[in-house]
Amino acid sequence: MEENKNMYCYKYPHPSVATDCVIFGFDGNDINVLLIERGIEPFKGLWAFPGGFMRIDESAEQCAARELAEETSLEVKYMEQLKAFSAVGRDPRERVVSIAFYALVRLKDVQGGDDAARAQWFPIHSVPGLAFDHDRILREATSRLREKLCFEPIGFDLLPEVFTMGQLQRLYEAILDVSFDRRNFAKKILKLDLLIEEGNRPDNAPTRIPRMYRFNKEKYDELKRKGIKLEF
Amino acid sequence: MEENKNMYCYKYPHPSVATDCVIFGFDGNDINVLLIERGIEPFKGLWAFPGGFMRIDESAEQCAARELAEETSLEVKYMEQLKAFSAVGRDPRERVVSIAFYALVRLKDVQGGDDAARAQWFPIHSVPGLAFDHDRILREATSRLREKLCFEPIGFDLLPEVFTMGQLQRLYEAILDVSFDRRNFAKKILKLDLLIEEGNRPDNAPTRIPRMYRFNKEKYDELKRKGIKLEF
DNA sequence: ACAAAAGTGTTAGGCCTACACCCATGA
DNA sequence: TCATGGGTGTAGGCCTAACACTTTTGT
Repeated sequence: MEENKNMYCYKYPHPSVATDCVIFGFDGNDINVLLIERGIEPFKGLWAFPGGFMRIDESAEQCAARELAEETSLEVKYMEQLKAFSAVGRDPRERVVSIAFYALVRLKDVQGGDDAARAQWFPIHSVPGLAFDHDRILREATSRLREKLCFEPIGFDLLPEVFTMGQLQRLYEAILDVSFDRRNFAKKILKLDLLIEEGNRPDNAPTRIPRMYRFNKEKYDELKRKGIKLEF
Repeated sequence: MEENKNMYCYKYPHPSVATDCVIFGFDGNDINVLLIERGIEPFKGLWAFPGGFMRIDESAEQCAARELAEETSLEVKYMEQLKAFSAVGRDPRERVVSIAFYALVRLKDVQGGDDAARAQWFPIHSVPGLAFDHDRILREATSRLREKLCFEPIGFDLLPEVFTMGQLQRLYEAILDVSFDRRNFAKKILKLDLLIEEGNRPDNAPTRIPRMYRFNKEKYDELKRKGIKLEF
Protein backbone atom coordinates (compact mmCIF):
# COMPACT_ATOMS: atom_id res chain seq x y z
CA MET A 1 0.00 0.00 0.00
CA GLU A 2 1.32 3.42 -0.95
CA GLU A 3 0.15 6.91 -0.16
CA ASN A 4 -0.17 9.25 -3.06
CA LYS A 5 -1.69 12.74 -2.96
CA ASN A 6 -3.42 11.75 0.28
CA MET A 7 -4.79 8.71 -1.42
CA TYR A 8 -4.38 5.13 -0.33
CA CYS A 9 -3.15 3.06 -3.21
CA TYR A 10 -3.00 -0.68 -3.76
CA LYS A 11 -1.73 -2.92 -6.47
CA TYR A 12 -5.09 -4.63 -6.74
CA PRO A 13 -8.52 -3.10 -6.34
CA HIS A 14 -9.91 -3.40 -2.82
CA PRO A 15 -13.58 -3.47 -1.91
CA SER A 16 -14.93 -1.28 0.84
CA VAL A 17 -16.04 -3.04 3.99
CA ALA A 18 -19.11 -1.87 5.84
CA THR A 19 -21.39 -3.12 8.57
CA ASP A 20 -25.16 -3.17 8.91
CA CYS A 21 -27.08 -3.59 12.16
CA VAL A 22 -30.41 -5.36 12.38
CA ILE A 23 -31.83 -4.21 15.70
CA PHE A 24 -34.85 -6.14 16.93
CA GLY A 25 -37.27 -4.74 19.48
CA PHE A 26 -40.57 -5.98 20.90
CA ASP A 27 -43.51 -3.65 21.43
CA GLY A 28 -45.61 -6.11 23.36
CA ASN A 29 -47.25 -7.55 20.30
CA ASP A 30 -44.86 -7.53 17.41
CA ILE A 31 -41.21 -7.78 16.68
CA ASN A 32 -39.95 -4.47 15.32
CA VAL A 33 -36.78 -3.48 13.53
CA LEU A 34 -35.01 -0.17 13.68
CA LEU A 35 -34.51 1.56 10.33
CA ILE A 36 -32.99 4.80 9.16
CA GLU A 37 -34.27 6.84 6.30
CA ARG A 38 -31.50 7.47 3.82
CA GLY A 39 -30.78 11.14 3.29
CA ILE A 40 -28.42 10.70 0.37
CA GLU A 41 -28.15 8.74 -2.82
CA PRO A 42 -28.15 5.96 -3.64
CA PHE A 43 -31.59 4.87 -2.47
CA LYS A 44 -32.28 8.33 -1.03
CA GLY A 45 -35.60 8.30 0.79
CA LEU A 46 -35.65 4.55 1.22
CA TRP A 47 -35.13 2.92 4.57
CA ALA A 48 -32.04 0.99 5.55
CA PHE A 49 -30.38 -0.58 8.55
CA PRO A 50 -28.04 1.59 10.55
CA GLY A 51 -24.45 0.98 9.59
CA GLY A 52 -21.52 2.37 7.70
CA PHE A 53 -18.00 1.94 6.52
CA MET A 54 -15.43 0.19 8.64
CA ARG A 55 -12.36 2.14 9.64
CA ILE A 56 -8.99 0.63 9.10
CA ASP A 57 -8.22 0.47 12.80
CA GLU A 58 -11.40 -1.13 14.09
CA SER A 59 -12.94 -4.57 13.88
CA ALA A 60 -16.31 -5.13 12.27
CA GLU A 61 -17.81 -5.52 15.74
CA GLN A 62 -16.45 -2.16 16.83
CA CYS A 63 -17.60 -0.58 13.61
CA ALA A 64 -21.13 -1.88 14.04
CA ALA A 65 -21.36 -0.60 17.61
CA ARG A 66 -19.93 2.79 16.63
CA GLU A 67 -22.19 3.29 13.66
CA LEU A 68 -25.23 2.24 15.62
CA ALA A 69 -24.43 4.71 18.38
CA GLU A 70 -23.74 7.50 15.90
CA GLU A 71 -26.93 7.00 13.97
CA THR A 72 -29.39 6.03 16.67
CA SER A 73 -27.77 6.87 20.04
CA LEU A 74 -28.32 3.24 20.93
CA GLU A 75 -25.73 1.46 23.02
CA VAL A 76 -26.13 -2.25 22.70
CA LYS A 77 -24.52 -4.69 25.09
CA TYR A 78 -23.96 -7.40 22.57
CA MET A 79 -24.33 -7.73 18.86
CA GLU A 80 -23.96 -11.05 17.16
CA GLN A 81 -22.62 -11.40 13.68
CA LEU A 82 -25.08 -12.65 11.11
CA LYS A 83 -22.81 -13.05 8.09
CA ALA A 84 -21.07 -11.11 5.36
CA PHE A 85 -22.93 -10.07 2.22
CA SER A 86 -20.69 -9.78 -0.77
CA ALA A 87 -22.68 -10.02 -4.01
CA VAL A 88 -20.88 -8.04 -6.67
CA GLY A 89 -23.61 -5.55 -7.49
CA ARG A 90 -25.07 -5.02 -4.05
CA ASP A 91 -23.97 -1.38 -3.87
CA PRO A 92 -24.35 0.59 -7.09
CA ARG A 93 -21.55 3.04 -6.22
CA GLU A 94 -18.67 0.69 -5.68
CA ARG A 95 -17.79 -2.74 -4.49
CA VAL A 96 -18.90 -2.99 -0.86
CA VAL A 97 -18.80 -6.07 1.31
CA SER A 98 -21.11 -5.66 4.26
CA ILE A 99 -20.87 -7.57 7.48
CA ALA A 100 -24.30 -7.75 9.06
CA PHE A 101 -24.96 -7.95 12.80
CA TYR A 102 -28.08 -8.33 14.82
CA ALA A 103 -29.03 -7.42 18.36
CA LEU A 104 -32.06 -7.42 20.62
CA VAL A 105 -33.05 -4.43 22.69
CA ARG A 106 -35.90 -3.35 24.92
CA LEU A 107 -38.02 -1.02 22.88
CA LYS A 108 -38.20 1.70 25.51
CA ASP A 109 -34.40 1.89 25.54
CA VAL A 110 -34.37 3.67 22.22
CA GLN A 111 -37.29 6.04 22.48
CA GLY A 112 -34.98 8.85 23.52
CA GLY A 113 -32.64 8.28 20.63
CA ASP A 114 -35.07 8.79 17.85
CA ASP A 115 -34.12 12.42 17.47
CA ALA A 116 -30.54 11.53 16.60
CA ALA A 117 -31.55 10.71 13.04
CA ARG A 118 -34.58 9.75 11.02
CA ALA A 119 -34.62 6.46 12.86
CA GLN A 120 -37.88 4.62 13.32
CA TRP A 121 -39.19 1.30 14.51
CA PHE A 122 -41.20 -0.79 12.06
CA PRO A 123 -43.20 -3.89 12.93
CA ILE A 124 -41.52 -6.71 11.13
CA HIS A 125 -44.56 -7.42 9.02
CA SER A 126 -44.88 -3.79 7.89
CA VAL A 127 -41.36 -3.05 6.83
CA PRO A 128 -41.19 -0.72 3.83
CA GLY A 129 -39.02 -1.37 0.79
CA LEU A 130 -35.41 -1.31 1.84
CA ALA A 131 -32.26 0.03 0.24
CA PHE A 132 -29.46 -2.16 -1.15
CA ASP A 133 -29.91 -5.86 -0.38
CA HIS A 134 -31.33 -5.09 3.04
CA ASP A 135 -34.50 -7.05 2.34
CA ARG A 136 -32.38 -10.11 2.08
CA ILE A 137 -30.39 -9.22 5.18
CA LEU A 138 -33.65 -8.82 7.07
CA ARG A 139 -34.89 -12.20 5.91
CA GLU A 140 -31.70 -13.92 6.99
CA ALA A 141 -31.59 -12.08 10.30
CA THR A 142 -35.17 -12.98 11.08
CA SER A 143 -34.56 -16.57 10.31
CA ARG A 144 -31.43 -16.59 12.48
CA LEU A 145 -33.34 -14.98 15.33
CA ARG A 146 -35.93 -17.71 15.12
CA GLU A 147 -33.35 -20.48 15.17
CA LYS A 148 -31.49 -18.92 18.00
CA LEU A 149 -34.56 -18.54 20.17
CA CYS A 150 -35.02 -22.30 20.13
CA PHE A 151 -31.65 -22.82 21.79
CA GLU A 152 -30.91 -19.83 23.89
CA PRO A 153 -33.15 -17.77 26.06
CA ILE A 154 -32.39 -14.60 24.15
CA GLY A 155 -35.95 -13.42 24.35
CA PHE A 156 -35.43 -11.80 27.72
CA ASP A 157 -33.29 -9.10 26.17
CA LEU A 158 -36.43 -7.90 24.45
CA LEU A 159 -38.61 -7.68 27.55
CA PRO A 160 -38.53 -5.45 30.60
CA GLU A 161 -36.53 -6.73 33.55
CA VAL A 162 -39.75 -7.91 35.15
CA PHE A 163 -42.45 -9.40 33.00
CA THR A 164 -45.45 -11.70 33.02
CA MET A 165 -45.80 -15.10 31.51
CA GLY A 166 -48.26 -13.65 29.04
CA GLN A 167 -45.74 -11.14 27.75
CA LEU A 168 -43.12 -13.81 27.40
CA GLN A 169 -45.52 -16.04 25.51
CA ARG A 170 -46.52 -13.26 23.12
CA LEU A 171 -42.85 -12.66 22.46
CA TYR A 172 -42.17 -16.28 21.62
CA GLU A 173 -45.26 -16.40 19.46
CA ALA A 174 -44.22 -13.23 17.61
CA ILE A 175 -40.74 -14.51 16.88
CA LEU A 176 -41.62 -18.07 16.02
CA ASP A 177 -44.88 -17.16 14.34
CA VAL A 178 -46.87 -19.90 16.02
CA SER A 179 -49.26 -20.00 18.92
CA PHE A 180 -48.94 -21.98 22.09
CA ASP A 181 -51.36 -23.28 24.63
CA ARG A 182 -51.09 -20.95 27.59
CA ARG A 183 -50.72 -23.66 30.22
CA ASN A 184 -48.32 -25.80 28.26
CA PHE A 185 -46.17 -22.80 27.45
CA ALA A 186 -45.83 -21.87 31.11
CA LYS A 187 -44.97 -25.42 32.10
CA LYS A 188 -42.32 -25.65 29.42
CA ILE A 189 -40.71 -22.35 30.34
CA LEU A 190 -40.85 -22.94 34.08
CA LYS A 191 -39.29 -26.36 33.66
CA LEU A 192 -36.15 -24.68 32.32
CA ASP A 193 -35.92 -23.29 35.84
CA LEU A 194 -34.45 -20.01 34.65
CA LEU A 195 -37.17 -17.68 35.92
CA ILE A 196 -37.26 -16.08 39.34
CA GLU A 197 -40.67 -15.17 40.65
CA GLU A 198 -40.57 -11.50 41.47
CA GLY A 199 -42.19 -9.78 44.42
CA ASN A 200 -44.57 -11.48 46.78
CA ARG A 201 -47.86 -12.12 45.21
CA PRO A 202 -50.22 -13.02 48.08
CA ASP A 203 -51.87 -16.38 47.79
CA ASN A 204 -55.21 -14.71 47.85
CA ALA A 205 -54.30 -12.29 45.09
CA PRO A 206 -57.14 -11.81 42.67
CA THR A 207 -56.56 -14.01 39.68
CA ARG A 208 -56.51 -11.06 37.37
CA ILE A 209 -53.20 -9.95 38.83
CA PRO A 210 -50.51 -11.98 37.11
CA ARG A 211 -47.30 -13.28 38.61
CA MET A 212 -44.21 -11.36 37.69
CA TYR A 213 -40.94 -13.01 36.75
CA ARG A 214 -37.39 -12.01 36.04
CA PHE A 215 -34.76 -13.93 34.11
CA ASN A 216 -32.17 -15.73 36.21
CA LYS A 217 -29.15 -14.66 34.22
CA GLU A 218 -26.65 -15.91 36.78
CA LYS A 219 -28.04 -19.40 36.63
CA TYR A 220 -28.13 -19.34 32.85
CA ASP A 221 -24.52 -18.19 32.62
CA GLU A 222 -23.54 -20.99 34.93
CA LEU A 223 -25.37 -23.56 32.84
CA LYS A 224 -23.72 -22.20 29.75
CA ARG A 225 -20.31 -22.41 31.33
CA LYS A 226 -20.97 -26.06 32.06
CA GLY A 227 -21.85 -26.47 28.39
CA ILE A 228 -25.40 -27.54 28.99
CA LYS A 229 -27.55 -27.02 25.97
CA LEU A 230 -31.13 -26.13 26.51
CA GLU A 231 -33.82 -26.36 24.00
CA PHE A 232 -37.16 -24.75 23.83
CA MET B 1 -11.36 5.45 -6.85
CA GLU B 2 -8.55 6.57 -9.14
CA GLU B 3 -5.88 4.71 -11.03
CA ASN B 4 -2.39 5.93 -10.62
CA LYS B 5 0.73 4.24 -11.98
CA ASN B 6 -1.32 1.03 -12.26
CA MET B 7 -2.35 1.41 -8.68
CA TYR B 8 -5.88 1.49 -7.32
CA CYS B 9 -6.27 4.51 -5.10
CA TYR B 10 -8.91 5.44 -2.56
CA LYS B 11 -9.56 8.39 -0.34
CA TYR B 12 -9.67 6.15 2.71
CA PRO B 13 -7.64 3.06 3.44
CA HIS B 14 -9.38 -0.16 2.41
CA PRO B 15 -8.79 -3.56 3.95
CA SER B 16 -8.18 -6.59 1.79
CA VAL B 17 -10.94 -9.16 1.73
CA ALA B 18 -10.08 -12.84 1.66
CA THR B 19 -11.82 -16.16 2.15
CA ASP B 20 -10.88 -19.28 4.06
CA CYS B 21 -12.38 -22.72 3.57
CA VAL B 22 -12.82 -25.21 6.37
CA ILE B 23 -13.29 -28.50 4.59
CA PHE B 24 -14.51 -31.37 6.74
CA GLY B 25 -14.06 -35.01 5.80
CA PHE B 26 -14.74 -38.28 7.60
CA ASP B 27 -12.29 -41.16 7.47
CA GLY B 28 -14.57 -43.69 9.09
CA ASN B 29 -13.53 -42.88 12.59
CA ASP B 30 -12.68 -39.23 12.86
CA ILE B 31 -13.65 -35.92 11.41
CA ASN B 32 -10.74 -34.53 9.42
CA VAL B 33 -9.98 -31.08 8.07
CA LEU B 34 -8.05 -30.22 4.96
CA LEU B 35 -5.03 -27.97 5.50
CA ILE B 36 -2.36 -26.47 3.31
CA GLU B 37 1.19 -25.94 4.35
CA ARG B 38 2.18 -22.35 3.82
CA GLY B 39 5.09 -21.93 1.45
CA ILE B 40 5.63 -18.25 2.08
CA GLU B 41 5.76 -15.81 4.93
CA PRO B 42 4.03 -14.95 7.10
CA PHE B 43 3.63 -18.20 9.00
CA LYS B 44 5.73 -20.06 6.43
CA GLY B 45 5.78 -23.74 7.28
CA LEU B 46 2.64 -23.58 9.37
CA TRP B 47 -0.64 -25.04 8.22
CA ALA B 48 -3.63 -23.02 7.17
CA PHE B 49 -7.00 -23.40 5.55
CA PRO B 50 -7.16 -23.11 1.80
CA GLY B 51 -8.24 -19.66 0.73
CA GLY B 52 -7.04 -16.40 -0.69
CA PHE B 53 -7.85 -12.88 -1.69
CA MET B 54 -11.16 -11.99 -3.20
CA ARG B 55 -11.16 -10.47 -6.65
CA ILE B 56 -13.09 -7.33 -7.28
CA ASP B 57 -15.48 -9.01 -9.66
CA GLU B 58 -16.45 -12.06 -7.66
CA SER B 59 -18.53 -12.71 -4.56
CA ALA B 60 -17.02 -14.26 -1.47
CA GLU B 61 -18.76 -17.51 -2.34
CA GLN B 62 -17.18 -17.55 -5.79
CA CYS B 63 -13.82 -16.65 -4.32
CA ALA B 64 -13.95 -19.48 -1.81
CA ALA B 65 -14.85 -22.03 -4.49
CA ARG B 66 -12.14 -20.75 -6.81
CA GLU B 67 -9.39 -20.71 -4.22
CA LEU B 68 -10.33 -24.15 -3.01
CA ALA B 69 -10.19 -25.55 -6.51
CA GLU B 70 -6.88 -23.84 -7.23
CA GLU B 71 -5.20 -25.05 -4.08
CA THR B 72 -6.66 -28.50 -3.62
CA SER B 73 -8.35 -29.43 -6.93
CA LEU B 74 -11.48 -29.96 -4.88
CA GLU B 75 -14.83 -29.05 -6.39
CA VAL B 76 -17.41 -28.70 -3.69
CA LYS B 77 -21.11 -28.64 -4.41
CA TYR B 78 -22.02 -26.29 -1.64
CA MET B 79 -20.12 -24.23 0.87
CA GLU B 80 -21.89 -22.48 3.68
CA GLN B 81 -20.66 -19.22 5.09
CA LEU B 82 -19.46 -19.38 8.65
CA LYS B 83 -18.81 -15.69 9.34
CA ALA B 84 -16.35 -12.90 8.73
CA PHE B 85 -13.24 -12.52 10.87
CA SER B 86 -12.07 -8.96 11.14
CA ALA B 87 -9.85 -8.47 14.19
CA VAL B 88 -7.42 -5.68 13.46
CA GLY B 89 -4.18 -7.60 13.87
CA ARG B 90 -5.22 -10.93 12.43
CA ASP B 91 -2.84 -10.65 9.47
CA PRO B 92 0.59 -9.19 10.26
CA ARG B 93 1.11 -7.87 6.72
CA GLU B 94 -1.88 -5.67 6.29
CA ARG B 95 -5.49 -5.31 7.27
CA VAL B 96 -7.33 -8.39 6.00
CA VAL B 97 -10.95 -9.25 6.62
CA SER B 98 -11.51 -12.93 5.99
CA ILE B 99 -14.85 -14.50 5.23
CA ALA B 100 -14.78 -18.12 6.34
CA PHE B 101 -16.76 -20.92 4.73
CA TYR B 102 -17.19 -24.55 5.55
CA ALA B 103 -18.13 -27.59 3.54
CA LEU B 104 -18.41 -31.34 3.94
CA VAL B 105 -16.89 -33.77 1.48
CA ARG B 106 -16.37 -37.48 1.14
CA LEU B 107 -12.77 -38.17 2.00
CA LYS B 108 -12.06 -40.26 -1.05
CA ASP B 109 -13.15 -37.38 -3.28
CA VAL B 110 -9.96 -35.51 -2.55
CA GLN B 111 -7.36 -38.23 -2.58
CA GLY B 112 -6.48 -37.41 -6.18
CA GLY B 113 -6.10 -33.71 -5.50
CA ASP B 114 -3.39 -33.95 -2.93
CA ASP B 115 -0.69 -33.41 -5.50
CA ALA B 116 -2.02 -29.97 -6.36
CA ALA B 117 -0.37 -28.49 -3.29
CA ARG B 118 0.94 -29.48 0.07
CA ALA B 119 -2.60 -30.25 1.11
CA GLN B 120 -3.23 -32.82 3.77
CA TRP B 121 -6.04 -34.16 5.90
CA PHE B 122 -5.70 -33.93 9.66
CA PRO B 123 -7.95 -35.63 12.21
CA ILE B 124 -9.67 -32.86 14.03
CA HIS B 125 -8.11 -33.82 17.32
CA SER B 126 -4.58 -33.80 15.87
CA VAL B 127 -4.52 -30.53 14.06
CA PRO B 128 -1.13 -28.83 14.22
CA GLY B 129 -0.64 -25.18 15.12
CA LEU B 130 -2.33 -23.03 12.51
CA ALA B 131 -1.40 -19.77 10.84
CA PHE B 132 -3.22 -16.47 11.44
CA ASP B 133 -6.35 -16.85 13.56
CA HIS B 134 -7.19 -20.15 11.94
CA ASP B 135 -7.34 -21.93 15.30
CA ARG B 136 -10.25 -19.76 16.17
CA ILE B 137 -11.86 -20.25 12.79
CA LEU B 138 -11.57 -23.99 13.27
CA ARG B 139 -13.17 -23.80 16.69
CA GLU B 140 -16.09 -21.81 15.41
CA ALA B 141 -16.51 -23.98 12.35
CA THR B 142 -16.52 -27.14 14.44
CA SER B 143 -19.08 -25.73 16.75
CA ARG B 144 -21.26 -24.68 13.84
CA LEU B 145 -20.96 -28.11 12.29
CA ARG B 146 -22.17 -29.65 15.52
CA GLU B 147 -25.16 -27.34 15.79
CA LYS B 148 -26.07 -27.87 12.21
CA LEU B 149 -26.00 -31.64 12.45
CA CYS B 150 -28.76 -31.50 15.04
CA PHE B 151 -31.14 -29.88 12.57
CA GLU B 152 -30.18 -31.00 9.15
CA PRO B 153 -29.06 -34.35 7.88
CA ILE B 154 -25.80 -32.94 6.59
CA GLY B 155 -23.86 -35.97 7.72
CA PHE B 156 -24.59 -37.86 4.54
CA ASP B 157 -22.32 -35.57 2.56
CA LEU B 158 -19.45 -37.06 4.52
CA LEU B 159 -20.28 -40.71 3.86
CA PRO B 160 -20.22 -42.84 0.74
CA GLU B 161 -23.45 -42.99 -1.23
CA VAL B 162 -24.21 -46.31 0.37
CA PHE B 163 -23.36 -46.87 4.00
CA THR B 164 -24.19 -48.92 7.04
CA MET B 165 -25.92 -47.83 10.19
CA GLY B 166 -22.66 -48.35 12.03
CA GLN B 167 -20.82 -45.91 9.81
CA LEU B 168 -23.53 -43.34 10.22
CA GLN B 169 -23.48 -43.75 13.96
CA ARG B 170 -19.72 -43.36 14.14
CA LEU B 171 -20.05 -40.19 12.11
CA TYR B 172 -22.62 -38.70 14.45
CA GLU B 173 -20.56 -39.72 17.43
CA ALA B 174 -17.43 -38.16 15.96
CA ILE B 175 -19.10 -34.85 15.24
CA LEU B 176 -21.13 -34.56 18.40
CA ASP B 177 -18.47 -36.16 20.57
CA VAL B 178 -20.91 -38.38 22.41
CA SER B 179 -21.82 -42.02 22.17
CA PHE B 180 -25.18 -43.51 21.45
CA ASP B 181 -26.80 -46.80 22.18
CA ARG B 182 -26.69 -48.70 18.92
CA ARG B 183 -30.35 -49.74 18.94
CA ASN B 184 -31.70 -46.40 20.01
CA PHE B 185 -29.61 -44.63 17.41
CA ALA B 186 -30.96 -46.79 14.62
CA LYS B 187 -34.53 -46.31 15.78
CA LYS B 188 -34.13 -42.54 15.93
CA ILE B 189 -32.54 -42.30 12.50
CA LEU B 190 -34.98 -44.68 10.84
CA LYS B 191 -37.91 -42.81 12.30
CA LEU B 192 -36.86 -39.74 10.27
CA ASP B 193 -37.75 -41.93 7.31
CA LEU B 194 -35.02 -40.47 5.15
CA LEU B 195 -33.05 -43.64 4.51
CA ILE B 196 -33.62 -46.05 1.68
CA GLU B 197 -32.55 -49.60 2.26
CA GLU B 198 -30.16 -50.50 -0.51
CA GLY B 199 -29.88 -53.81 -2.32
CA ASN B 200 -31.65 -56.94 -1.25
CA ARG B 201 -30.23 -58.37 1.87
CA PRO B 202 -31.65 -61.91 2.08
CA ASP B 203 -33.60 -62.64 5.22
CA ASN B 204 -31.21 -65.39 6.02
CA ALA B 205 -28.14 -63.23 5.61
CA PRO B 206 -25.58 -63.88 8.25
CA THR B 207 -25.90 -61.33 11.01
CA ARG B 208 -22.41 -60.13 10.41
CA ILE B 209 -23.43 -58.64 7.08
CA PRO B 210 -24.98 -55.27 7.75
CA ARG B 211 -27.85 -53.65 5.95
CA MET B 212 -26.85 -50.92 3.54
CA TYR B 213 -28.66 -47.62 3.27
CA ARG B 214 -28.63 -44.57 1.10
CA PHE B 215 -29.90 -41.10 1.89
CA ASN B 216 -33.27 -40.21 0.41
CA LYS B 217 -32.32 -36.77 -0.83
CA GLU B 218 -35.47 -36.30 -2.88
CA LYS B 219 -37.66 -36.83 0.14
CA TYR B 220 -35.54 -34.55 2.25
CA ASP B 221 -35.64 -31.77 -0.32
CA GLU B 222 -39.40 -32.10 -0.44
CA LEU B 223 -39.69 -31.87 3.32
CA LYS B 224 -37.46 -28.84 3.30
CA ARG B 225 -39.57 -27.16 0.66
CA LYS B 226 -42.57 -27.66 2.87
CA GLY B 227 -40.62 -26.00 5.65
CA ILE B 228 -40.68 -28.96 7.95
CA LYS B 229 -37.95 -28.80 10.48
CA LEU B 230 -36.44 -32.00 11.64
CA GLU B 231 -34.42 -32.49 14.66
CA PHE B 232 -32.03 -35.17 15.62
C1' DA C 1 -11.04 -69.16 21.74
C1' DC C 2 -11.93 -64.51 21.71
C1' DA C 3 -13.00 -59.86 20.24
C1' DA C 4 -15.69 -57.18 17.22
C1' DA C 5 -19.76 -56.02 14.74
C1' DA C 6 -24.65 -56.56 13.75
C1' DG C 7 -29.48 -58.38 14.39
C1' DT C 8 -33.43 -58.02 17.49
C1' DG C 9 -37.71 -56.00 21.52
C1' DT C 10 -39.39 -54.44 25.87
C1' DT C 11 -40.17 -51.49 29.65
C1' DA C 12 -40.46 -47.44 32.45
C1' DG C 13 -40.28 -42.71 32.82
C1' DG C 14 -40.49 -38.19 31.03
C1' DC C 15 -42.27 -34.89 28.02
C1' DC C 16 -45.74 -32.95 25.14
C1' DT C 17 -50.39 -32.05 23.77
C1' DA C 18 -55.01 -31.31 24.26
C1' DC C 19 -58.36 -29.73 26.92
C1' DA C 20 -62.44 -26.91 30.78
C1' DC C 21 -63.76 -24.27 34.38
C1' DC C 22 -63.45 -20.39 37.57
C1' DC C 23 -62.40 -15.56 38.95
C1' DA C 24 -61.59 -10.60 38.47
C1' DT C 25 -61.55 -6.57 35.84
C1' DG C 26 -62.61 -3.00 32.52
C1' DA C 27 -65.41 -1.67 28.68
C1' DT D 1 -72.94 -8.42 30.94
C1' DC D 2 -69.50 -9.61 28.14
C1' DA D 3 -64.84 -10.07 26.58
C1' DT D 4 -60.28 -10.51 28.20
C1' DG D 5 -56.64 -12.34 30.71
C1' DG D 6 -55.07 -15.13 34.24
C1' DG D 7 -55.04 -19.10 37.69
C1' DT D 8 -55.17 -24.21 37.94
C1' DG D 9 -54.66 -30.08 36.77
C1' DT D 10 -55.16 -34.32 34.27
C1' DA D 11 -55.03 -38.07 30.96
C1' DG D 12 -53.20 -40.16 26.73
C1' DG D 13 -49.75 -40.66 23.45
C1' DC D 14 -45.21 -40.40 21.90
C1' DC D 15 -40.41 -40.46 22.49
C1' DT D 16 -36.34 -41.73 24.77
C1' DA D 17 -33.12 -44.17 27.47
C1' DA D 18 -31.72 -48.24 29.43
C1' DC D 19 -30.81 -52.65 28.73
C1' DA D 20 -29.02 -58.70 27.02
C1' DC D 21 -28.42 -62.27 24.21
C1' DT D 22 -27.30 -64.48 19.81
C1' DT D 23 -24.79 -64.99 15.39
C1' DT D 24 -20.86 -64.59 12.49
C1' DT D 25 -16.33 -63.62 11.18
C1' DG D 26 -11.44 -62.42 11.45
C1' DT D 27 -7.42 -62.81 14.37
